[in-house]
Amino acid sequence: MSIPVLTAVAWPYANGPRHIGHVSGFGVPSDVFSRYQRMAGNRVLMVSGTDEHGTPILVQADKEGIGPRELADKYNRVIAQDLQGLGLSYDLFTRTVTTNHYDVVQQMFLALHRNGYLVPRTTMGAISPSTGRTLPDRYIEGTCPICGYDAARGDQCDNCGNQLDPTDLINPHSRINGETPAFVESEHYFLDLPAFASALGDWLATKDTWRPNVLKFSLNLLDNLRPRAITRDLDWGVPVPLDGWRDNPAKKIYVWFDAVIGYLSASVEWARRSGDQDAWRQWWTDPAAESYYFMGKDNITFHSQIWPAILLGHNGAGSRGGYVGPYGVLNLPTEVVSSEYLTMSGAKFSTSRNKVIYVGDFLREFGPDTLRYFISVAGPETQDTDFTWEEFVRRTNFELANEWGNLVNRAISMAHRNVGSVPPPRQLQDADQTLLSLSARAFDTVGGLLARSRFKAAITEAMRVVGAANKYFSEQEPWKRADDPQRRDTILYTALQVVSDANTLFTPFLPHAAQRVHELLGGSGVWAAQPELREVDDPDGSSYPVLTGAYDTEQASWRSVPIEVGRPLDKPTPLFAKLDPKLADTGPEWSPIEG
RNA sequence: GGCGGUGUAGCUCAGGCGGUAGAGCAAGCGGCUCAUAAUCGCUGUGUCGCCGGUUCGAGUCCGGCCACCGCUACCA
Repeated sequence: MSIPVLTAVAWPYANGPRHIGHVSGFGVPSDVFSRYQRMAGNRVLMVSGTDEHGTPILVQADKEGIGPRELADKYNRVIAQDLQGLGLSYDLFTRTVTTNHYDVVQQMFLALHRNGYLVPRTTMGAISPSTGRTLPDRYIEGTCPICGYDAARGDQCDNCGNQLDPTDLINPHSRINGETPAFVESEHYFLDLPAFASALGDWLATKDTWRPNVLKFSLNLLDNLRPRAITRDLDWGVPVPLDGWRDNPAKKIYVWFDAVIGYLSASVEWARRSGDQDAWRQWWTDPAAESYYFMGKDNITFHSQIWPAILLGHNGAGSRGGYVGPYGVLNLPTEVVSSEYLTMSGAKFSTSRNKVIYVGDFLREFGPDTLRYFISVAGPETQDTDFTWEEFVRRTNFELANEWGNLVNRAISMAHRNVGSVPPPRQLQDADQTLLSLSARAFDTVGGLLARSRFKAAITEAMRVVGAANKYFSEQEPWKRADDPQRRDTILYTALQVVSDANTLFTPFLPHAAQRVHELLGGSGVWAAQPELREVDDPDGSSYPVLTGAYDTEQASWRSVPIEVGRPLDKPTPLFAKLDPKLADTGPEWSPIEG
């Protein structure tokens, strides 16, 4: 039974390169999940892109002395390359500055507006006098009127913890350029979230399989729903598609409203590029389709509240009713899969304090699968977890290289030297059958865990097969069977079959290594497909890179495949290089361990 | 302030529905030598943050407290 599975991956923000904490939240988990679903025979559509609007882009662009579009172009490319290097198998990784995205966002805005879920309001807000742009509260700094702390932010004082209004601050000034903000009245559109409270509650009530922390957090949000502004006084963003607003250079749609719509717009773009304009619909309007959204915990609000509200508004399914919008009745998320945070030596990653490990630096030195393994086995799945170089070295050297890499090596090199090919089995003994059935059963165990996004438990279960196989070697001692080649060959056959099974089990986690093991076992062709970076054109005349891939060409499927007796085996080379143990103490030179 | 999370062996962490605590690493001893000096077996340790409650019995449920982390909606 093949079902359509939408893997919706949070959109990395393009104001700089992404660090390994970012990809531990949205990246690796979503790819492991998607690869498993494809192997299990489901039709996967995995989409995302860079999120390129909003104030932080403008701030960074000013800092680098370039325009926002140039900045977005620059980091879109950097991020796309990093994600490709990690082997994240997007069907389409695009961006939010495309003509298509603008169009879909405006269609959604109009559908909600038509149904009465967008209401105009006049608010008092801070702007930068020199640029006319909205100045978010957090960019305003001043003296706290309560405790006198001189670096209080506009929304909260970090010293005394009190919530503030930026107008309360004594001597307020912009953190961006130091100027005094102006407080002016401005008209904005608000998303009428209270109109969706009942529908959101009904929807969440069915979600008893979500991670408990995510569900609880989401349910709590319902108690405090207020209309939320979805436009801004900015000159960078998607234009508001209404008369009197459309051509106003100072009013744009709020970046969060536009970013979450990216899941839909990227699906539409993918369909157009695939040659079938309507192909996206099977993941969005088929009630049997499932959709899984992957992100870090700071994103839960936008995926369990705002995005479902937008979908409901488009469907005319809030308390005001309304018409079904132009895209048809769109599915709400099946599950919001949120990760916690990866910390670095006990503290949050911080670009400003240089406490950061960028994906690009990491990949250049260590390659993708060691990071994928670490995040899968020790990542922040249900609680914050710590990245340390010591732990990374230990996981890589002892678990990946010694246990798994060495198992592959010892099995294949023994078969190579003694037989030169996959030997035929003779009479299987109990020990052989026990091991074979252990690895065969692991497909159900590991697959079940993967389907529920229990990645740590899943890879630990897969690792158990490796442990059992190493133990089998010690007990069966094939190297002592020179006098009984038939028994020796049966042991080697059994070991090779289990190596093949374990490799299949590891494929979603370690796709690059899996391809190599496939070849070491004498296989050819694509075992695990990788994303490719392709330059495409936009109707506006610009071009940009996208990630996409021919994942239907891969051979890996989620079952034990009998190995082919007689297939020639070459002398293997190690699967994983061991890291210098000194790294555990010092870190790499580009991310030294302090003290 | 509000909301959420975390606090379990030296370290990193597992422990749906309550029954006198588990895994890996690190340490010690032994086996094996096919394999990236890889691997296999054996050996310990814990007031399960603190206080109280419910129960025949509580890391596991309830109340309170402490510590740390995150979020708090114009920060994506």
